[in-house]
Amino acid sequence: MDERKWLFDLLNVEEQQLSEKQLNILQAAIEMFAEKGYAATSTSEIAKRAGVAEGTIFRHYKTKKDLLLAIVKPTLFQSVAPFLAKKFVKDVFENEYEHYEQFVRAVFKNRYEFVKTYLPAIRVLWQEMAFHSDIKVQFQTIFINHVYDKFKQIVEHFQQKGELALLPPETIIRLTITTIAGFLATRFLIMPDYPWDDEQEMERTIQFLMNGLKA
Amino acid sequence: MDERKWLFDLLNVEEQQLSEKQLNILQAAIEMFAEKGYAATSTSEIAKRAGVAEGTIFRHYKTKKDLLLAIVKPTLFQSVAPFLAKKFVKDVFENEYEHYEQFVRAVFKNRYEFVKTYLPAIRVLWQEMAFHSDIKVQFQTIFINHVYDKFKQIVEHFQQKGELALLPPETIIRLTITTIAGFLATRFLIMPDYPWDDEQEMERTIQFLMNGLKA
Amino acid sequence: MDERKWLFDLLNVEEQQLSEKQLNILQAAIEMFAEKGYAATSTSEIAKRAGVAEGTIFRHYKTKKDLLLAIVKPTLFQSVAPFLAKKFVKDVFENEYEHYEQFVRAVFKNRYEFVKTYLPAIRVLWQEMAFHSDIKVQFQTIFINHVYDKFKQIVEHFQQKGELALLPPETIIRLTITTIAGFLATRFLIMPDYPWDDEQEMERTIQFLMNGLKA
Amino acid sequence: MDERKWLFDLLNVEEQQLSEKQLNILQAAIEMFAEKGYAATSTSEIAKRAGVAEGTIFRHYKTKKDLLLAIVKPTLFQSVAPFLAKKFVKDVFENEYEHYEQFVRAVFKNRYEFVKTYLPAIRVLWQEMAFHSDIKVQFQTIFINHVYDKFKQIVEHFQQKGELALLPPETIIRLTITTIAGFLATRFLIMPDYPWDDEQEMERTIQFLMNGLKA
DNA sequence: GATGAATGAGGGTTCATTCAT
DNA sequence: AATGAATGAACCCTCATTCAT
Repeated sequence: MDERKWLFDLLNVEEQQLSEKQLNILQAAIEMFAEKGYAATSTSEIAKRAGVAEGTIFRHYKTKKDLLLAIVKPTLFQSVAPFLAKKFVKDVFENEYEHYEQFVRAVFKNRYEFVKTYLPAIRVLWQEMAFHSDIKVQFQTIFINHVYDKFKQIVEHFQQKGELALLPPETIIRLTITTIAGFLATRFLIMPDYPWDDEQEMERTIQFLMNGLKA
Repeated sequence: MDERKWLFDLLNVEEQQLSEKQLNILQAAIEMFAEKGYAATSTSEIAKRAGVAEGTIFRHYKTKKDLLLAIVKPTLFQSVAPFLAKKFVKDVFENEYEHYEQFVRAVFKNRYEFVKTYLPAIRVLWQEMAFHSDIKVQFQTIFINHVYDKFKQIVEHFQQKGELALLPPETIIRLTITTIAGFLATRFLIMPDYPWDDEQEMERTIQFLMNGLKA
Repeated sequence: MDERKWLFDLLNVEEQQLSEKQLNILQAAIEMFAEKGYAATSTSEIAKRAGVAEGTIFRHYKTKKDLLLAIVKPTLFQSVAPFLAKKFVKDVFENEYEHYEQFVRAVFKNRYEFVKTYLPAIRVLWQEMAFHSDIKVQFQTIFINHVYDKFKQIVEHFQQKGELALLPPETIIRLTITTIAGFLATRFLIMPDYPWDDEQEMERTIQFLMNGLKA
Repeated sequence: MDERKWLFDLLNVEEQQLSEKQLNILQAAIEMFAEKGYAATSTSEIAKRAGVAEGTIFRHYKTKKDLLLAIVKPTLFQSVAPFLAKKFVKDVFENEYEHYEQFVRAVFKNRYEFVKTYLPAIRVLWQEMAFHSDIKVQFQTIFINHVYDKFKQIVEHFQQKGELALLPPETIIRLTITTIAGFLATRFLIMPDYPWDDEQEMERTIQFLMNGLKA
């Protein structure tokens, strides 16, 4: 139960009123979807791994797709969570972060922990986004509405302070995100078995990013 | 037929002796695997789109998995093609590329064309790599044997010339690749509909990379 | 509740001690069995329409089949009710009905009201009789024991009075019943939407029947 | 094969190009649908009785409902076949049938043979018509377009000749059909085990009908 | 008495693969 | 070489029924 804290957090269990069996189902589904993919995982396998009858899955999730969405939606939400906090931008402007680097550090560290904690669910989200256009659309909508605009304000703020190169904000956002995501993808998906020194490699990545973007 | 030049190139048709029907099958499979994923695509759908009988697929490819590999292997091969040329490193050392930037420019442009040309096949490779460990292993093997070593020599060469920061070569390689790949992924997979000015954005990306990595 | 008088009558509620929920269940079951058939109706649908929990049905009726029988048996019983009254034959002989026509009129009118009132339950009975041999056997048993014998006495009575053709009583019974049932089936099942003038059409049907059967 | 002549006729095999396996499937389906009803019959049972794999059914009939329609449509067609012949009405008017009785005799005999031959398929049609409104609609459409109008002409023809009572033609049609159908239903569905003398009972039925309808 | 979560057998249907033609 | 009918295992999902609450 304790080891399942991540699941509780991801799904916001207190609000959602999830039964033990439902948690078993979700955990089993996340693991198997991450490993084999949604389409290649059968509901009977999920039931077996979750220790419930196959019918039980369908009592809680009308269809297999619903089960996928029950995983993907909270993950999508958590993926952009830092940007959803109301005071997020205000924090930046009111000198919570004096420099873009501090902001980047905070985001990087936060997303590093996020990926480390929820890796399987994140794999499911990214893998299935390629195949289910409804998920892709949701992701894009959320990104544009809740992340992009705020990120842009922040970038322009630091450009005015003369800290960042006068590239189009879109470009700076893209380079920032792909640099961070590039590390996380390499670290957790592509070469998880490499003997990483996370602290140091993140430090180098940040240095690279700041040098690359400086005015 | 003319429009299928990319398929010919990808598969190296002259060597392989592929019949018209085989090409139809491969093209249909690439398109459908890219869109819906391998597991969610049925052989009968492929047959229908290729305009052949269901049995014909299995005359050429013993199993559905074999058909996937017939797509994935050449794509994997082409993915690292520039590094497979024997004289590749020699070219760098013998002043084909006087600066790391020139090398990066060449690689970037080349891979940009590659992705643009073979996008569906590349999507299949990357999507399915997550689900088929045999493909992932092959990819890693080829990368380590044919790309990483040569890349490392090149990086060290330019570090000795004082052009590049004295970071571990692995880190420089990673940052170089994820910066290029980050652009290509954003450009072709995540936001293909955004009104990109490719030339300019690639230029900015290179400037960013070189600033980030300079000594 | 008032509108449900028919259900009360059909089921003989006073004797049976049926709770509100049981009545809801029976009504829902009758309606759905009539519309979609017993086999195509699920107990969960019945529960939903009846406004009770799925388990509640099985507290009152051990199996789905038992629920069907709880509908079919009273309907079967009411179907032949007039003939079950002890003094039924005596009424005929003691000049309650001076002519066969009067008897037929009484039966016709009575069965017309019966079908009109209990149509859904009657549909269930007839539709399911085709699939459940136990129901069919019960019907035949009741018909032979309680209807056929009495009907025969009556027919022979009027044959002796010279009112009816000297056909075998079975034949007269059959023609009488199929003529009446033919009207009711056309009227209520096959063409319920036709603009019927019931009075007139029943009058014509009786004239036809009496002409056809007269000595 | 020889014993299956009825199936060939019903389905118009020569035109339809039905394989041996398809015939097995259709025969098995007709028998089981007639006995247990469409909804209560599983495709696996049909496959077993037909001696084919379950998948084979779905190769020929996309859904179970399609299989039902493949049975119901030809049966519906054959049900009204006599009335579909182009020269049918002409035959009546040009003294093929001098009296309504001759016409009735011809129809009766013809339909008697029809029911006797195709009984199971007819049971399927009538039983399922109650549950599938699409089938009911088709039946009504065909009846109105191809049977009712012609029947009405014939009835009016004999009314003008003074042979038939001056009832509304609809009523005469209804009484004619329910009298014939009443016999056939009693004979083949309700009491098939009774020791019928078909010739004689049909003769009595016709006498009854003609007496009932005469002017 | 009433509930509704849980069950697992069985439902209709799809699938990759085989093989006679 | 190519076909497409045939297969039966496996798919997702529904069902009647049970039972702890």
